[in-house]
Amino acid sequence: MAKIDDIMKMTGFSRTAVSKALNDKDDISEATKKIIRDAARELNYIPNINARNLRSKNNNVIALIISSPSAESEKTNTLYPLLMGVNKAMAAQQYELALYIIDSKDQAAKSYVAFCRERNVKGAILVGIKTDDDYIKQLKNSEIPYVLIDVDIRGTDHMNVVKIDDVTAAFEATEHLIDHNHKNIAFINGGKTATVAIDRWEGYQKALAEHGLPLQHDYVKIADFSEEKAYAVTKALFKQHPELTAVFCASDLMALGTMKALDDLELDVPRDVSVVGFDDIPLASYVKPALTTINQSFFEKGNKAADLIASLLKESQDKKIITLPHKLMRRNSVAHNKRSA
Amino acid sequence: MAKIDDIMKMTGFSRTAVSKALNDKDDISEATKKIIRDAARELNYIPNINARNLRSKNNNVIALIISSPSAESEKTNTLYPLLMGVNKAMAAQQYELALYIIDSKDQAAKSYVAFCRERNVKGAILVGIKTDDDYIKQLKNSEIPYVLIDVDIRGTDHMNVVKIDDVTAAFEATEHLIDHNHKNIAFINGGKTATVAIDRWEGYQKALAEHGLPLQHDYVKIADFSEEKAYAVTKALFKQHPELTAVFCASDLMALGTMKALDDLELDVPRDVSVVGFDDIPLASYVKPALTTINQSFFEKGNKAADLIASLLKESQDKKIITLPHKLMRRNSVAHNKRSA
DNA sequence: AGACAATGGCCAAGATCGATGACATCATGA
DNA sequence: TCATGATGTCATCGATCTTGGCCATTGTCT
Repeated sequence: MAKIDDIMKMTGFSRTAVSKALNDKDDISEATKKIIRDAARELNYIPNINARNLRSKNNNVIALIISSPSAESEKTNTLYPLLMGVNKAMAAQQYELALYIIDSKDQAAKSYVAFCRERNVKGAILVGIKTDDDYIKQLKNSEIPYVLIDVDIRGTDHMNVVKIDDVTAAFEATEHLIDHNHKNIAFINGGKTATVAIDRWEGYQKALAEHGLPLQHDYVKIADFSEEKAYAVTKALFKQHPELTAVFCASDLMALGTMKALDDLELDVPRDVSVVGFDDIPLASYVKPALTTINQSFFEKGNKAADLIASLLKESQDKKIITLPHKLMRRNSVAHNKRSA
Repeated sequence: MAKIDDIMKMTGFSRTAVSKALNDKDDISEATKKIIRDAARELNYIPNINARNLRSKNNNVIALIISSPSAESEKTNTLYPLLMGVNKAMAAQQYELALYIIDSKDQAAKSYVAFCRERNVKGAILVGIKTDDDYIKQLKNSEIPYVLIDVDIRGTDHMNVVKIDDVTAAFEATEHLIDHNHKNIAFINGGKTATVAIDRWEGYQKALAEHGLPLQHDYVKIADFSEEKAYAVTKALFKQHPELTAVFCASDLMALGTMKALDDLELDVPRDVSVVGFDDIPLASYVKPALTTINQSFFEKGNKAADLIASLLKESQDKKIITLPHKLMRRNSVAHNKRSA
């Protein structure tokens, strides 16, 4: 394991000269740079990142904190493209990635801030956080710049966020159903605390209101983004409210649960009931009928978040909210409602 | 950012005493340990991992090297559970995870060894490597212990590997079709260089041989683990060989492409043609008909690989090959063949 | 034109980052 | 007196940073 002293001995230059030459500083002549570089190559020199980061606090490590990944994430597969997006941006900008996956059940888990501080993390990207999460407090007190994905904490808008316009997306999804003559539209939401859940709930309400449709609280259920719960909720819902002709689910996975429940109830999708999902996970286009849903790119989310944190580190700037595009994917789970109101 | 000197000044003990107390060494009295720990808490002390790792070479960093993830991986979603498996084992054993994703198209990518050496990585887990990969050479020359996932380089059995028994699994898959009276069974493989492809090809041949079925080289195609290519290959195959009644695909994604092609050819699965896949990705159980396939746990693969590398670091031991279980999932894409041979 | 200061390119020496490890030291009790 | 336990001293890991020295070139002034 060659170190800088070895190549210093070999070339006769000082430690400093070697270091500077290898880092391509401009107060070393090209001639000696070449000598030093050649020696380094010959000795198979690789800098020790610990020593470097210890000395120069300019270490370029950015943390990706993934909070409480549910069992569902194996099926939804949103985190993987997100990770790829982050990784690509980081690699392009010479940042190191420190990955920290927090199992919500693990009480002994180190705090986010401890993780970042002990390895001198310069910035962090947080994903999967909830508005009532304990981490929010830690964040505010920490001096580490961070970017949140999909979280936009109401009231405190002094944060960097990458998200889509969930309100509008949910509005469009609901409106899509209304446009197909549906009047009794159920809404199965993921929760109450996740920002995306709050936003989608708002979009649903807006769409109803704008089209003069009454908001029936009985039509709104929570299924914790779980396929199984959505299945159960849907069954109960349609037994009690056979007048329903459409369901908007705040996630594709829940939509799958809903479709399965409808199938078991011998209600045909889309002939009897129309379904719209959210996320456009790979599964959405493969099931039959193919699920109409809101597409968003998790790769882009990760990528943009990494770019944002990188630019934040280069120059301090105002807090920023990046809104990525979404798109309604019209597939085969929505049909025109022929039932009379 | 409190450092050890701050708590040394605060408590009056020496730097060493503080360090030892915080690391719970046994030559510090409990009384002073308590004093020092309290002070540390009060100062919100967090050790600097760079300094620690620089000084004590006992840094517990294990790298997970993901090589050339294809675009397919977003759909197959095998890498994410694998990562979770690795992460869980690492967290349990107090290892740090350094993630290195190599984009095969990126020529400028640092070498695996450089990545590991510069951050003092103690061991590595490699996934997605091919037998003709350049990394193989790097591996042999490196002193860093490593575990390969799904790779078992023929001839050089001096490696640590975590895998399933792909030969037997493919054998069972093929035999499953034979048991359903299929005699003309196509095999769509992923490639020629991936170990899993080689093994599955062997399993297919074995099953035919054992049941006295001739091996028709025309029935065997390569589709690079790609859904689109499998689609194209299947179309060509069945136009040329209408006598085929079954297809064994070396991956689920290819099986999906095959099923789509059969659909376009107006051949019903499983009535006209039976299909068996491999991997049991989430999609497999959602498509219609649900895909009969070989289940394996990628979470377990990652988990066991991490355990193995950890035990390797604790005590040097002989090279080990861990074979994980697999299971044939009988679903709805296979039916009894009624056509006469 | 010659002298002298000022500038700037190139490199060296030594301090330094924050922790740990080897060894010395200093009380004790046996 | 000699282990033994509890702390302190100092060097050390491998790099970067600060400071400053040397030499050659340029500009300015007499």
